[in-house]
Amino acid sequence: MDRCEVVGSLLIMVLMSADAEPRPLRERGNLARRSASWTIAHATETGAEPAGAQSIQRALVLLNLVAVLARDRPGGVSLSELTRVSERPKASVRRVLLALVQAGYVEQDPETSRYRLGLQAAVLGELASQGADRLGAVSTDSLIRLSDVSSDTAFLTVRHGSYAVCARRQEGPGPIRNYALAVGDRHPLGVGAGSLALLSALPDDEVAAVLSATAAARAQYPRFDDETLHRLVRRSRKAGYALNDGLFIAGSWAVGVVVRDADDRPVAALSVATIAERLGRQRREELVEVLQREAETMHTALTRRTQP
Amino acid sequence: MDRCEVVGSLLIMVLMSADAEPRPLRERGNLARRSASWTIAHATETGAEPAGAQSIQRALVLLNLVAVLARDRPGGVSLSELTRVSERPKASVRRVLLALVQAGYVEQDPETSRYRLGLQAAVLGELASQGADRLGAVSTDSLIRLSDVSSDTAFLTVRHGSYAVCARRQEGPGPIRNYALAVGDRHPLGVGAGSLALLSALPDDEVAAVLSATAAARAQYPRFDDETLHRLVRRSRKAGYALNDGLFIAGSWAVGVVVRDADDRPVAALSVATIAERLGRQRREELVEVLQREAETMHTALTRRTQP
DNA sequence: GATCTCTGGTCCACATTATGGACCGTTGCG
DNA sequence: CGCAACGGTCCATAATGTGGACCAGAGATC
Repeated sequence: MDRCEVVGSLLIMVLMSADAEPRPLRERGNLARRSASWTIAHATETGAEPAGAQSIQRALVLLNLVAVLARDRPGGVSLSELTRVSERPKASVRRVLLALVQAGYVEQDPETSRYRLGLQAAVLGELASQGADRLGAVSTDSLIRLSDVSSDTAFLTVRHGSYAVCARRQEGPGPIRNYALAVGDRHPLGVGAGSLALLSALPDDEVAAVLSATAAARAQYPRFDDETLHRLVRRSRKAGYALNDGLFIAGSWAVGVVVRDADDRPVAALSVATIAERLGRQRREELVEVLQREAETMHTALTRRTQP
Repeated sequence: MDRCEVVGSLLIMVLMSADAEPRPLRERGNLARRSASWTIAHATETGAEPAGAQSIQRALVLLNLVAVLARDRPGGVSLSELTRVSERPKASVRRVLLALVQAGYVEQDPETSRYRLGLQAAVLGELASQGADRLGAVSTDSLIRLSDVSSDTAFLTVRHGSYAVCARRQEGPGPIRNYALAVGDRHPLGVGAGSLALLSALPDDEVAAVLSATAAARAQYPRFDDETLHRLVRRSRKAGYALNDGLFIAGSWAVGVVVRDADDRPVAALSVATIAERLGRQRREELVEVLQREAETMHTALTRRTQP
């Protein structure tokens, strides 16, 4: 019933919650345990415009929920869990799920009657990362090489407004796994290595704008106050790479560098995460060198693709 | 205004159209030119149950449309084109698009104001192909190897009801490109190499069931009558692989083999497509050998993953 | 420069649409 | 045998999405 314990990673999903107000997180014993309902509450910076398509919003939120929850439960998510987590009546959840199933975005295991992402979701993702200058196609090889040479976990982080989203993740061959960041997780810019690399690449005025935009959301990240972030940005700019030295989760370190698109705008970041012990000065510099090489590879790939 | 000509591939998308009746395709000059509106009309075998979530259905259809159309237009799709193709009032389309944009599944180019798939779509796909025994993760390496050694285009096709959907596609390094099949395209089982491999792997009664289920839809595929398909199935079973010798698009040939999951059920197919000249008996057999090896690799990967 | 037409985008009275509390049948537990 | 939790369904209510009409701007064409 509950090996579902989120392994110590904070699930923070790119969800625009139906309700806007960032509900005051009620700690529940274990500090690392935050229910996915909190995840939902984590609204976007777009101040919840009450556009005229709320059922669609709700449907997509539910789709995201299925995605995130099924990530940690190989068997799929149960209806009751979805209703609990989404905090909506069961009938509504089921109705929406039916629609998603019918469209192929979600599939329901005929035996266990649990829900998980369907074929159409995979197809959509394939199409999303395929087109032209999309990062997906360009990043694959780099991520594989990075995780290979480092034996650690490599990430592709992209910017989304004032936030950074983990878009891809590649496990290395080594035995050490890092569960601090999973695909879909979202944090304010500056929180995490890739995220910090992105923030540091912005001009000063944008940094300030981002910091004020995420000020409220950063209540959840007590270690990342404005001053700390400013300091981190300065350090990253000076060093040419971003270092996450365990501020987010103690002992979980990472280094990241920014990736620029054809117009030299920072659009993504490559990072490698591991445990503190494996990021001594020496190894760190080796890793940064590889990271920068791969970032450059991606940059030229992006440039080449958008030329013609 | 119209370099948008679909390059000669038939777009057939996995869409459950809002309206059910498979509208009588009006040929319009060029025989290979079928407007995407036809694409939509191509309803699923699920006979359009009028479930209580029509706005969601419509939204997802529109999302699919953005995906398919943006595939051929690197810049994105214009609002007017979406309204034309979806055959709904502009206001409605726009309202839904706004919702999709707000949710991050679609993004709008601030300069050209065209729409294309957004970040969330990529994240969703990543999560969809990531989990446990998902084919996405397992197929990547095989597809890359296949396209590498063949210098042609490699495909992963999965079964969806009585249809086959192209789930992934990997271009080879060679100069020859095959546009007969793109990610998201859907054809009745039996039409195409991978699709035929899947069909041939089914027991006789299921083959019969599939054929009768797709009988109506196959009106669009005049070359693939029941008798022909039965013959093709027999040939494929005897040979151990499926051969598409240009029946679908003249000169476009392909070979495919089936991939079985942990329970030995046929769930997908690997195939390589190229031009007729590059599929002589000799080369064909070499390719089949490689295909079978990769299918076996995927099978063991799928088995291993679902054991614990 | 007046006109025509093609964009993308917005408005709002209307009725089609989604909503969710109550309910049912099963399963598993003490 | 109850009790609780599960997946799933029903249907009166009102909230929700709908889409024809409209506006402004950008090229063409004369």
